[in-house]
Amino acid sequence: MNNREIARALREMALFLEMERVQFKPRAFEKAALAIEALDKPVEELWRKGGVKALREIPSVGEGISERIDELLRTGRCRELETMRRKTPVNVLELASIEGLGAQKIKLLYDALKIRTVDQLEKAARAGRIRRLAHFKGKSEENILRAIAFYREATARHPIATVLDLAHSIEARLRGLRTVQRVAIAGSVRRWKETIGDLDVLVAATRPDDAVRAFTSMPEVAHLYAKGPTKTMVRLRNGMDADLRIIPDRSFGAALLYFTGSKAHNIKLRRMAQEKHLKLSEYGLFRGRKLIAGATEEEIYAALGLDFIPPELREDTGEIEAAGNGKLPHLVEQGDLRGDLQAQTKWSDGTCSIEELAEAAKALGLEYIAITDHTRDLAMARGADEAKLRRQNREIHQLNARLRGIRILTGAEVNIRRDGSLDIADDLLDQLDVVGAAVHTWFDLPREEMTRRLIRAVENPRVDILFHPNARQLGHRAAVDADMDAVIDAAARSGTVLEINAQPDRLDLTDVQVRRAVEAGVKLCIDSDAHNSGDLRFPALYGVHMARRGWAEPGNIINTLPAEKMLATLKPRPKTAAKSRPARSRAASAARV
DNA sequence: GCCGTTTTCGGCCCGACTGTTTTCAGTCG
Repeated sequence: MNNREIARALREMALFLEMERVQFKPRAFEKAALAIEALDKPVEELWRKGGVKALREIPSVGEGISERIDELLRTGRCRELETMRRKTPVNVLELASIEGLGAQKIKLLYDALKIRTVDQLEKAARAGRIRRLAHFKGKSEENILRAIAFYREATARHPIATVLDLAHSIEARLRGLRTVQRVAIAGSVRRWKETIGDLDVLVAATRPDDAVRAFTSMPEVAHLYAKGPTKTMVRLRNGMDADLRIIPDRSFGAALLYFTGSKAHNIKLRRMAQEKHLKLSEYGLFRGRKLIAGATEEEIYAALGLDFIPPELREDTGEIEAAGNGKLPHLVEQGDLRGDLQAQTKWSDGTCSIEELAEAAKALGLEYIAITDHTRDLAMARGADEAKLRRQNREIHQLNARLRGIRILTGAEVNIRRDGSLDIADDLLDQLDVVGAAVHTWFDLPREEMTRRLIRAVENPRVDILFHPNARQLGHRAAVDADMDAVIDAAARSGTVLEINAQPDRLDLTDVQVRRAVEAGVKLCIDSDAHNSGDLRFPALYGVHMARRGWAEPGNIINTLPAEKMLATLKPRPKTAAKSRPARSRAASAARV
């Protein structure tokens, strides 16, 4: 049973408990479900290694919930949940995902009309049976039908890259209004989560009506959920929900803090405030009725005794404690990047010549770029064999002799075969500056086999970097099933660099894995994986933020170093080789990044 | 049911909007 299924069971129990108006327990189950969804490790694996006891190590999972999970894993069922289902045989999870329906209304609908599914709900609404119920007069029926239509549209989360332009465009339009003083995009966009559920827009304005009108009449708006003097909620045509909040200027920082989230971060801050006999809301930090901080996030954190926490870290995964101890990391920034270690050219499936790409990299202020075209097995991408790579290396040497202000490194994106071996001969790899290895085939191997395969590649003394380690494509291809903790440990042992691939549909490593890698002392790089010159902006646009979400400092990222120092962190080449880069001593190679 | 720099009991984030139970419950984020 996987994490999502366990979380589903817990969430279902939370809803049933809420129907019975049980106090506090529903929240406990809900919190545990959230914690399990946030885990990057299979709960089943923890449980197999450490039993029920290991389950209690999961935050928000205590004695009661760990025993229920144990039963789920042992038997595939939970007797208590089955009893609940018998008592109120409704599809609560499905019904609760209808906007406006919660546990109480679901119970009412079942008690009065025996509604168990969304289909039955729709029928009853169409037949006009719902409007006869107390609590469901008049408009409720319309609202339910509309909510069902939305539900059927399937509203997945949206990759951040598909949301940013929209967010910035809405921001710009509101900023263009004369009566608007301040505008900010908050929410998971500001935290740079890889996928975005909804859009949160904040406005301080002298005449709020203008902003509300402009917002609700945008061509992107498909439906208006609610409109008030301070809060307006809409559904956009792309299926996303967007909220507009009108904020007094003196509370703008408090609102920005609140709407940036995450929810868990907010709750912890509010509880901290409570402990100090203060109250934190989106309007400010209050002692009694007196506002003591609110105009900026900085002054609120300071008043709580915390250093300013960058939005990317606000997930309640230790950042609040670190901010209290002056132990927050000094996160990597866009300007720290000096080079790019993965780019494809016309030699395989890219669109630019090597020279064009090098000039574009130079224009972006980079000092070096590695050319890493695909290799032999990837025939579809016109992968290079050894002879073709040799020809390419000669061209690179000629370009380096001619070009100023940018250094081109030789390299390749070598295929990792099914058994973990590589598709290019060792003696040629020994001549390259940067050897990246990547999975492009056999994505569906069983977990054990995939883990062995990746570890074998990582431990190969000729592999400098594991490119896009999960081989996922957001919304298209799932991550390969492998024990990534074991891969990260292997990278730490063998001195292999793990890539943070900044292609917006990859973003791979994930934020959680970056953090794990940083903690394990693994070297990382942030690459564009460019296939044209425009892609070279991806590391600064997306990659840096993913690294920051994983608590990475410049010292964790090798391409914040100048070329020679960066090369010295890669694995040493055998003595016979190393044509284009100087032989590296063991000591230089061991230099810490 | 969970949790702890006020710890093993006694709390559990806070506020907005909707509908309509004309003072509040339900839902949402």
